[in-house]
Amino acid sequence: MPELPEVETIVRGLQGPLQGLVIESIELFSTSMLGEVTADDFIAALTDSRIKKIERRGKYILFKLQKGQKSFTLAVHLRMTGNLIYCSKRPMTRPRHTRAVFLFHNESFLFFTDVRKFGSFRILDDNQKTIFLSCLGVEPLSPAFSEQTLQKLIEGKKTSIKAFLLNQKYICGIGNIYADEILYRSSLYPEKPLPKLSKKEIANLWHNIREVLMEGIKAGGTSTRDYRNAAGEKGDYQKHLLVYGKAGQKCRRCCSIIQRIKVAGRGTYYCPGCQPN
DNA sequence: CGGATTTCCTGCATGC
DNA sequence: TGCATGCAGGAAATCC
Repeated sequence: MPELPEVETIVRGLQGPLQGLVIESIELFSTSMLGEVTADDFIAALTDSRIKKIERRGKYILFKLQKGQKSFTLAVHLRMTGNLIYCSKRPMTRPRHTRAVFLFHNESFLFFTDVRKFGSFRILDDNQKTIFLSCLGVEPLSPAFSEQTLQKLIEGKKTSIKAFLLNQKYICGIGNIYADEILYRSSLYPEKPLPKLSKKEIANLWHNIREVLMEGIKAGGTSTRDYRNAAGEKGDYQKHLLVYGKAGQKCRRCCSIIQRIKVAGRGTYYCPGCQPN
């Protein structure tokens, strides 16, 4: 599932090859990612536009595009199984589950694949983009995310720590896998209510949010199943996971058996020894 | 208001 | 082997 480290890895992989390219044509094999927008409108809007810049915000990939005098943004969300794969020339066969293909003027291709068809494409003008981004919380790896920022975000909320970490309007980019790893490293029980966190625990949590996400990026993301980078390669962080997907296995720290429960509607892995209720 | 549940979707693991 | 069933989950919509 592409979370912050995976999306960041994809964006870094696309920036070089796609910068400055002009979209010559688009082929759609599904329209589910377009929402209310029709295929014709989507294709018409993007064809002949130039990619000025690619950046990440939370789990969104933002393509800053220009067509004539008009500048706008394509916001792509990969949800669980979406991938963007760049090919410098036409491959022999399309990747499996290809939903859209972008052909550029230099004869290179960008494939959007998505097994479960949950991914979304949204075209935003500069005004809509501002509103859109204002709904997202703080970037956890930005200087704006200080220990005090986290302290203030937690203040006054009563929800569980895991639900808090997953809520994109507070901190953006953390998904199910990294949330579990962050909580394990912070020795926090996933259902622990925010008011019960001590200042020391919050300071430690802040440190671990940043550390785990940075490690994830360094390893090129987590490929538990579908995730691939822009070159179609797997990440390595699945080798470093300590609790996610490890139910029934021994905790590396205390040898307790890793448990799986449901928190905020998500499968949640934790160590009952290290993360006591 | 806010937490819980449902919805979208397909592939894969499981069990009979 | 084959089939039905359940599960995986990000975010929006809906429910309670």
